[in-house]
Amino acid sequence: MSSNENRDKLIRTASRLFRSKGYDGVGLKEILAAADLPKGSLYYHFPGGKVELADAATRWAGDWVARMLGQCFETAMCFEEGGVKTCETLAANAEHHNSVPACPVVSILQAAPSEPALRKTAEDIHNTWTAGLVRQAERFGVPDPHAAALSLHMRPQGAWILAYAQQSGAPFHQLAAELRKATAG
Amino acid sequence: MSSNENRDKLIRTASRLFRSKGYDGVGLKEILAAADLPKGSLYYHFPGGKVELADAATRWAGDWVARMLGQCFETAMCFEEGGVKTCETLAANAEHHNSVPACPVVSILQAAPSEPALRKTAEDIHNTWTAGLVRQAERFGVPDPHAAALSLHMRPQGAWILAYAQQSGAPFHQLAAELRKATAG
DNA sequence: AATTTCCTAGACCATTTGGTCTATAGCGGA
DNA sequence: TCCGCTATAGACCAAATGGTCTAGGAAATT
Repeated sequence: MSSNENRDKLIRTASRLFRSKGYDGVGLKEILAAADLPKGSLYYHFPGGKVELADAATRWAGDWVARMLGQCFETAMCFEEGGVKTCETLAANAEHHNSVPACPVVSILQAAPSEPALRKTAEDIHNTWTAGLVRQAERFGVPDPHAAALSLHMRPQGAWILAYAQQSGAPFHQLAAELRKATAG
Repeated sequence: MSSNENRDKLIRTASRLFRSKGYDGVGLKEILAAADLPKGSLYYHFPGGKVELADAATRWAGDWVARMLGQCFETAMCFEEGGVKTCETLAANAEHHNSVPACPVVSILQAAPSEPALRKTAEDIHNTWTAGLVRQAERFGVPDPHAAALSLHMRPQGAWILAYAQQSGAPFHQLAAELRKATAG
C-alpha cells in the first residue's frame, strides 16, 4: 500500500466528517469506519492522534479554499466580481453535493478552547485567506485594500453559516446578487 | 429552593459553556460542576436531558439577541444605523466580558445532523431574527425588505465568526464602520 | 533466503459520556 | 404528627471516547 494513499484517505474522510458534525461531534471510531482503516493506520500516519488529523484535514481543506479564491479573483475583471465568483463556486459545490458542509475553519473553531493547536491552525488559515484577498484588492486598486479584504472575508463567511444552517446554496446566491448590484450601481 | 432559580442557573451555565465550546464539546459533568448542581436536578427540570437543556439554553440566548436587535433598530434613524448599533452592542459585550462567545445558534448547529431537535431550534431562532429584520426594513421603507434583512443577518453573522475566531471585538467595529459609510455615502 | 522497513490490524486500557433509578431532604397543608 | 409534593443527591450503568501497545503481513533490500 503506498503510504500516502491511506494517509490522504484519512484526511479527506476526516475533513468531510468534521465539516459536517464538528470536531467534537465525530469520534475516531466513525472516521476509521468511514475510511475503512484500522486504528493502527491512524496513529502511524498521525502520531498526534485526533488533533493532528484534524489539523491536517483543516489545512488541506483550507488550502482548497485558498486556491479557489485565487482562481475566482484571477479571472475576475474587478474586486467585487471576485466575490461574486466565490459565492457562485460555493453555491455550485453545495448544489453538486446536495449538502452544505461548514467552512473547514468553523468546524474546528469550537474545539479551540480545549485544543490550542487547533486555534493556531484556524488563525493561520484565516490569515492566509485574508492576505490573499488583500493582495487581490491591491491588484485591482481598491481604495482601502485591508478593509475591503476583511469585508469580503466576513460576508461569504456569514452566508456560509446561513447556508450550512438551512443546508441550501440560497444564501450564497443572495450574497452574489448583492455584490453584483454593488458593481453595477 | 424555588424551582426556577436552579433551572435558570442550568440554562445560563449551559448557554455560556455551549457558546464557548460547542454542544459536543461540553459534557453534562462540566455543566453540573459549573452550576454546582447534581445530576438529579438536571433530569428533574429537563427530562429530555442534554438536548432539552441545549434547546432551552439556545432559545433563551436567541431571545436575548432578538430583544437586542429590537432595541437597536427601534432607537435608530434608519435601517443601516440599526445594523451599526447591533455591531456596537456585540462589540461592547465582547469587550465587557473580555471574551467572545459564539453566536448561540452557531454553537449548536454542528450537532444538528445527530440531533434533529436542535436543527429545528436553530431554524426557529434564525427565522425569528430574520422576521424581525424584515419588519424593521419595512418600517424604514427599504426598497427590498427581504433582501436587506438577509444581508443584515449575514454580515454580523460573518463578523461574529471572525470575532469568535480571534477572540476580539475588532470585526464588529470593522463592520460597523462599513455600514456607517454606506449610510453617509 | 534472510533481513529490514513500512504499514496494517485490532486487542486492550482508563476515562468519560449521557442516562436511569432509588433515596431522601425540606416544606406546606391536613 | 403525618402526609404528599417538589426538588436534590448521587450511586450506578452500558456504551463510547481517545490513546497505547504488540503482533504480523507485505514488499523491498541485502
